[in-house]
Amino acid sequence: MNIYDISKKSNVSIATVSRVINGSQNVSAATRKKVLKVIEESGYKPNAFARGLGLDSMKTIGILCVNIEDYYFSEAIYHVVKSIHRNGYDSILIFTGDSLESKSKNMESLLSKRVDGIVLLGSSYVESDDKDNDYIRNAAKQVPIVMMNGYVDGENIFCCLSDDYQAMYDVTSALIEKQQSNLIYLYRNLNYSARQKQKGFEDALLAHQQEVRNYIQIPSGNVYDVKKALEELQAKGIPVGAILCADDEIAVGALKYAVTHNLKVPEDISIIGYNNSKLSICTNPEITSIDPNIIDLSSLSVKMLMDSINGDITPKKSLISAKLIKRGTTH
Amino acid sequence: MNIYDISKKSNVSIATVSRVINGSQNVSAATRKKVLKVIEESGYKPNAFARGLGLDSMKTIGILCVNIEDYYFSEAIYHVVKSIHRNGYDSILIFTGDSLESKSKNMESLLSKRVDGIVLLGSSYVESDDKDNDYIRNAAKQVPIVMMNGYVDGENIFCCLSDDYQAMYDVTSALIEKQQSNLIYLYRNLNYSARQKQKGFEDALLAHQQEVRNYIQIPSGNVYDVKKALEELQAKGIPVGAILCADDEIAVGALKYAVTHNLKVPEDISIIGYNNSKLSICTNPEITSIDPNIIDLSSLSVKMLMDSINGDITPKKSLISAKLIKRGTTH
DNA sequence: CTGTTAGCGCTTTCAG
DNA sequence: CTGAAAGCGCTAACAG
Repeated sequence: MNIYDISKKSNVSIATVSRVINGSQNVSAATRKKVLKVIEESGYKPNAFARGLGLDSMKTIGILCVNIEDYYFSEAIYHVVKSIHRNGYDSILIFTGDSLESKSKNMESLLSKRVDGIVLLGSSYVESDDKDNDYIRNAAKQVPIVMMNGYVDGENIFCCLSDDYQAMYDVTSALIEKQQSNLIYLYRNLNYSARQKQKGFEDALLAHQQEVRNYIQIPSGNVYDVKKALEELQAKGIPVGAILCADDEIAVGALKYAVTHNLKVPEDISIIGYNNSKLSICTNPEITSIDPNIIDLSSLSVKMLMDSINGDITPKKSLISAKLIKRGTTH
Repeated sequence: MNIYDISKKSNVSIATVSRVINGSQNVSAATRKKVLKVIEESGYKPNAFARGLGLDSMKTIGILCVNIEDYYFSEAIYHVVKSIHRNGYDSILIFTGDSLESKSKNMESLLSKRVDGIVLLGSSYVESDDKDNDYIRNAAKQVPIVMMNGYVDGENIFCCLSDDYQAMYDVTSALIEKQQSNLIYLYRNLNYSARQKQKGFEDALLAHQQEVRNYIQIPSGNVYDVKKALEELQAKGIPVGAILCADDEIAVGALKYAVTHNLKVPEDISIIGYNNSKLSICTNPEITSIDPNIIDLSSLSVKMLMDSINGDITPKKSLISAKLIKRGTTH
């Protein structure tokens, strides 16, 4: 069942059928009605591939995401996909893992599927050696790319970021100004976002003449590994007054450590998570967390991509500010 | 840059280029090498639309998911998408929301994009009035459909389910046999899965001559709403000895209730979650939860779809058994 | 307002 | 082993 069948059954040319399908104004009401009736009765659906071939677009956006280690990504995917759909596009989702080779290969794959744009979801798409980001710059020669929570400079690359640096700077400063000392920063990996957070933390310490030290990486991000890492710190006799975490799961681990060792929270020790995910309200006390405003971030990212696709002017970089949600693990 | 360009540059016909691209055996080693070299040098990528038009397939699977209210869905999406990718297909992901109209419309949309198969992710794709499932049966006339954690009878529909009934029956029975009484079941909505759980719960009570009552629905599934619901129960003087929950978030709410009211867990009250998500290890004590084995469920679902696409024999229905993960909220 | 026709880029017979 | 040519179903420019 194709456009020729419809054209025969309704005694008009395929061009007219095509016009009806695409809602063109240049069709008389009578003809339109007649054709529509035939289409309806025969249950005809246009072939998307043929249309795609002609228009060189199937109205599809590719989304690359490393994984969903952190629930943050799940939520981001949800909002991004919904937002794309609202714009009349579909989403092809691919999980690439963290290897550069896989990222690059899957980018190619999206390109060969002729997507109309690409979303790089999460900070892990910024390689620390900027040369390694060339695969992004090359891809951007074909379609616009928006990096959600990452920044790479290049033509046709648009970046939408949560202002992690500022959020972390502010929170750290506030803590210090409340006479909190012995702050430490816990992170999972040093992707772009985590580096921004660390820098905010560090700069705040420097600005308040505090010693800068004690970043601890917990690669798994696992609750028990976090606990273990803190116990090792304790064993070394290193005092800990406040723990700032790169995500909520780490914060949960920190709290588990505190509770296990009968430390009073927040009296003996303060804990601050990041992402304001559901995890932060599961614990007792509930965890103070920084909300990166993921819905806005997602919507804006997609908006930037759409603007670029539609040829509207689009900023190279947008920042969304994060805000602190105070709960039981801080004063 | 298309197949004609390559054909010219390498002095062969487009047919030969096509053969090289598709790894056909009917090409001499020398010709293959020559063509491959040109392709390499020119960075040529076949046009997926044109190929799709000819083959009537772009090797794409559509995934419909209601939302990610429960993190369970996030994980399912992750594993399903990865598994599809491993099979050489791409995934188009759409969030439909819970309305029948939207589900049906988006199903149409997938069909018109000529996907090779469809995954219906989650129990919410089973409408309680079976006539409402006709849109699934109709779609299945075009492409195979696999329902992950749902069951609808129909040609070309394959169902892959977690054995929620049995898991709940077993857990409830074990509880009763340990002299636990006053069991209640908390759920978010009565989708297929939640109904199976409820039935397992109910049958176990009946089998042990216990009174069947106290199902409570908390539509939001929200931690605080769960707590409130339990407080209302308490106010009514209804005793609660054990709480079985349809998901972990509800269990977290139940635990929050217990902790707030200084009930000893598990001495005064037992709590069992469902899904064995990260949420279950955030709390103190950590939550005993039923693990639906989501990785296996995802892989098997995709395998069934692939088998069906490839014309291999495929069972109409497969069950994956769940297992109890004991933690601190039960004896 | 409507019809004719030339692509879009690839796969796949069919000949040779 | 290789090439010529006929589609696949649709859009859009052009002619009327």
